[in-house]
Order: sequence, then structure tokens, then C-alpha cells
Amino acid sequence: MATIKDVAKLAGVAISTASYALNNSAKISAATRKKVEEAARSLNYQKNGFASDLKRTQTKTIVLILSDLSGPYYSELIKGVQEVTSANGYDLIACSSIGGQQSTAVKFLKEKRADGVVVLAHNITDEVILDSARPDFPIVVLDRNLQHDHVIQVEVDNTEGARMATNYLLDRGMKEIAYISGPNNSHDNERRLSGYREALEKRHVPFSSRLKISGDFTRDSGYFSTKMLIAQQHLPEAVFFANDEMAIGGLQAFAEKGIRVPDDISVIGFDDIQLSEYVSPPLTTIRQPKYEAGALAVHLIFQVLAGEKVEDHYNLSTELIERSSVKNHSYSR
Amino acid sequence: MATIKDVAKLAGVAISTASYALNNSAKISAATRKKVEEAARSLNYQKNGFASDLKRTQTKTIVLILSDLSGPYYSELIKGVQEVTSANGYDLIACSSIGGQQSTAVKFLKEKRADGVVVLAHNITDEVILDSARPDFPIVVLDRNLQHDHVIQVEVDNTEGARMATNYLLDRGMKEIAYISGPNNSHDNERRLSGYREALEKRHVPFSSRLKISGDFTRDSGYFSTKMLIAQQHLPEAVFFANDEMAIGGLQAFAEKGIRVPDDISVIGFDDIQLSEYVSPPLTTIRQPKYEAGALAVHLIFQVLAGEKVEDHYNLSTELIERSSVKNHSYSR
DNA sequence: CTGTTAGCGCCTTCAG
DNA sequence: CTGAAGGCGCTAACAG
Repeated sequence: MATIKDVAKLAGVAISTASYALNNSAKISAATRKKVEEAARSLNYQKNGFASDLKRTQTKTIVLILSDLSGPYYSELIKGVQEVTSANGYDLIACSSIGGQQSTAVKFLKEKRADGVVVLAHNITDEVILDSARPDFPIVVLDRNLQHDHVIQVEVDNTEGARMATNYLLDRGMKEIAYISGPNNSHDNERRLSGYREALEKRHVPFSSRLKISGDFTRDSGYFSTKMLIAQQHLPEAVFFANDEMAIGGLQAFAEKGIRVPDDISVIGFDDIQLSEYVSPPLTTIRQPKYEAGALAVHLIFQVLAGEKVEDHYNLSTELIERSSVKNHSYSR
Repeated sequence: MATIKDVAKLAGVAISTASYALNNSAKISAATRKKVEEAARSLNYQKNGFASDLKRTQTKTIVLILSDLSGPYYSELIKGVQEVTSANGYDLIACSSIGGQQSTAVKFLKEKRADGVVVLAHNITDEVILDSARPDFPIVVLDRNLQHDHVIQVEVDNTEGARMATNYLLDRGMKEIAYISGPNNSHDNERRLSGYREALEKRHVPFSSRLKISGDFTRDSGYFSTKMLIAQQHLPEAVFFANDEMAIGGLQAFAEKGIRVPDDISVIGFDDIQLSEYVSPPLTTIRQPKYEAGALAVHLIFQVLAGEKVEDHYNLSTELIERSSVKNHSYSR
């Protein structure tokens, strides 16, 4: 690998001159620049990115941490992140947090290999984030509640969304509503559960722990939870799945048992993933403003990078998407 | 940010001692090591990744270049890449090639910011790849044909897949088969088209350019191409979409016009993306061994990193997935 | 406009 | 086992 030294030597100039020329500094004559450029080309010179990062102390990149690169992303969210990042002339790289403390993600966080990071990976511990947060290193978390001076929290209003979902069912006369939950350690799940319980309570419908079944946000867990539900003697009138993936698994379980949705039972999901529109029946669900969340996250990073003050908590609201998985027998109201 | 120097000073040892201690070198006494570790902790020391990369010249990371981080990936492929990478103790990062020559992707390629790279991004030019290829920098391309000593090509057998698709239709007595193509500059598309033409030719079915409509692999283009097809007076018996995304767009166009699939027209896709199973009707398509392709790609990278010799071209075969979008009126054969 | 020079933070011989 | 010193490749004052 040729270094800038070689280029300078070949071009017959000083190293700094070569560096300036290669970095399009204004203070180099066209002739010298050309000479340097030719030397560089002929040596097939490529600068060593690490060396220049080391000097610059600025990477011009922001990293997005995902729990699984191949996972069912919120691709809209990523798009938001991506667009805002590149609109600001920054690079975006994504890395996965698989592997716990040894993961690439943790390395990026701890070693500050980027100018800012957005986290959407439940398997990154709060501790790592807290450890890494520093005044000049903005971290925005999209998936948890974290109080710290230098971490910013962007959250969609899960509680309100769950309340909407539950009320929608309640409004249609259903009272027995099962809740298939996400993993217990999930902040999102916890908020959704409390939205569900609040809505029930407000209408004086008792919460029954028999109707709360634990899943883990995967399609399979939705499938098996639903099987369990079916195995109980008595089917509820509706089921609220804490996310769409599980709802889709649930739909499959119902289909296999010949239970018709929404005629025999209503189902509602949460997230509005792409698939939801295509399953049968199309899933009624709560949409999260995913693009907005991603875009806002990066926006905030740039604001703090620019030395501006920002809030440490943002709340985005959800929307109910009405499709065909909920039976409509609301006659009056 | 505390540096190793600060740690050494606080621990009352030399810098090198601190470095050794922190890197678990054998030649440090337990007592000293403990002292150093404590100093590091109390200073909240984090090593500067760039500086150490600069020295080490090895990054222990491989990068996956995607045309669009939020795009409809082949998540199976990514999973293959991810698993093999982490099984080898390497980090994986993904970056997008949006932005052409200024993209993060190009930077990674040219500046050798990783030990190896796998490319799945049609918008990266061959030239950039060729420029970056070096004996010690394995690049494997999954989406193009590229002859170069230091780039490895893994490819699924698009031609054979397209041939299978076409024959499947032909076998069912259909002769008028439209082909909705991908972008002209796509290598995959080109191979699929030629598989289609070969199959036709072999059965002495004339190729009609009227039946070849240009799309660009997006759902929208499938939708609009199909509209164009419908607008022509006479509907063919079947249409072969060069990928599933377009087929799904096509299905929608047919549905809007009240044209029933497969009763009025048969459709077949290519890729077998996740959605294909869920659309209505479920799409018959050609599955690519995506996980295998991704896993193989990274495998090969590690082989060359280990100094082993590898082929420069690998071909993976496809499989026909029979679902319900093709009418079955094959009586005999 | 160009060359000299001093580090960026870390790792690693090489002597003690 | 430890300390001093050199250097990875590049950038950015600072002088000419």
C-alpha cells in the first residue's frame, strides 16, 4: 500500500503539500495539484482512513445499532435515519448487537467510533449506553426509557396506542380481550400492557391474568401463545397482540383450527409492519410513526453536535389503522 | 477522554505496562494488572479504536454493502453473512451505497476500512470494486459478473432458474408468456431474461418483444408494467415477473381490473421473498438459496484471509416453489 | 504557495 | 517484569 509519503516523493513535493492537494485545499496551485494527483493515481494510492480519523477526531459517521441486521426491521425507520444522515453529509453504518458485550455494537458505542449513535436494540444493556454517554457523543435511544444527561429518548406513545387498540375493541362491544405480551424486559411491551390495562379499568372491565399470555414478539411465540389460548376451554371475544409479528403467528394458529377471524374472534396488532396489509384477513393495527422517529433521532444528534440544546425526551403519537381483523358489531355509539 | 497515558500515570506504571495489562498480555503480574485495571476504571478509560486499528492494520471486521439499508433485503442472505462472520469472531457492519461515489460504501471499499467486503449493491460501479481489489483485501460480489484476480463471484443460477420458471409455464400448456424485466443494467435481470428466451426457443415458441416490458425490480414498476400489459388489447396466458416485488405489484394491478389470477392469467415470480407466501394468491416463484449465498460469501473471505486458494466463481442453484398463482391445466405429462 | 515539524493514541521492540 | 523510544499514516499549525 502506497502512503502519502510515496506520493509526495514521486511528485517531488512535501508531504503536507500532497495532503493539501489531495484534500482539495485552496492553497495549492493547479500545476502542483495535478502533479500530485497523477503521482497518486500511478501509485494507486488510497489514503488510510483510520489514520485520518485519528487526526481529525471526527468521523462524520453516525451508527445505527440494530438488534439483528437481518431482523424484521422497521424499514421506514431506517429510511428516516438514512435520509437525514446523508442530507447532512454524514455516513451511516449499521451494526448488530448480536453477541452481547462482545458485539460490534458495543465496540462502536464504547470506543466512540462514530460521532453519534441511534440505538434500536433491546439486547444492548442500559449500562453500556450509560457508560458510553458523554457530552460530545450524542446517543439517542428508540427502545427504552433512560434518564441521563447525554442520552436522548425518542419514543412512540405506546401507552396511548395500546389504549386506542383496547378502546377500539371495547367500543365494538367486546369485553373479553386477551393480551399476548412481548418479553417482560421490553419497555415497549410494558407500556403497551399498561395502556391495555388502563383502558380496561376506565371502562370497568376487570383485568384477568388468565387472558394475559406471554410471548416474545416473534411470530412463533404468537403462534404458540394462540394455541395455548385456544386450548383453554373458552375463547375470548378478541385478542390484542403486542405486535404484528405475533398477531400474524396468531392468525395462522386460528386458521389451522378453523377459527374464523374476525367472525369467531377479533384480532388487533401493533406496529403496522408491511406484512400486515397482506395477511388474511388484513390486520387492524396501531401504526407507529416510524419514519418520523428515525428522522427525528438523527436530527437531534446533529443538533447536539452543533452545540444546540435539545429536550431529553420526545414522544410521538400513534394511529389506528382499520382493516378487517376486527368484527364490527357496534350498533349504536 | 482519558488516554492510556493517563491510566499509566494514575497506576504509577509505564505506558507499555498499561497497554500490556489492558490487552491481557501474559507478562504482567497480577498485582500490576489489577492496579492498571482499577486506574482505567476510575478514569472511565476507553481505548481509541482508530488509534489501535492504525497500529494493528487489521480491523477484524467485514463489511456488507447494500444498495439501501432500508430496502427489501434478502434477510436470509444477511443472516448467512452475519452468522458466519460472528462465528469467526469478526465484526460485521453494513453500509449503504446510496450516494454513489461519495457513499459510505465506497469509502469503506477504497480506504480498506475492513478486512473483507461483500457487495450486494447494483449501484456500486464495477470500477470502484476493481480499483479496490487487492491480494490482501478479499471482495466478494453477489450481484454481478466481474473478472478479476482478487474479486470472488458468487452467483445464483439465474439462467437456470428462469428456464425452470418458463418451462413450468410451458409444461402447463401456456405459450404466450410475458416477461416483465428488471433494469437493463442489472446482471441478474439479464441472466433471467436469457433463461426465459432459451426455454422458449427450445420449445420453438417464438419470442415476441411485445411481451417484454421493462420494469426496474420495484413493486411500483411491476404495477405499472402490468397496467401497460392490460392496456394492450390481448392478455397473454401468463406473465413471468423478473422478481417477486414486481409480481406483487402486478397482482395488485390485476386485482384492480378484476382479472383473476390464476384463472384468467398465471403469474410466476423470482426470489421467493417473505411476502410472496402471503399475497393473494400465494405466489409461485423461484427460490434463491439466499442464506447459503451469504454464508458462502463470508466463508470465502475467511479462506482467502487465511491464505488459502479459492475459486473465483461459484454458482448456486435455484428451486421452484409451487404455490397458487399458476393455473394447472396440464392434463397429461 | 510550499516545506518543516509536531503530534493524534496506541502498540511493540529493545534494553534494563 | 518494566520503562524508554520509535513509529503507524495523516493533518495542521507555523515558517519560509
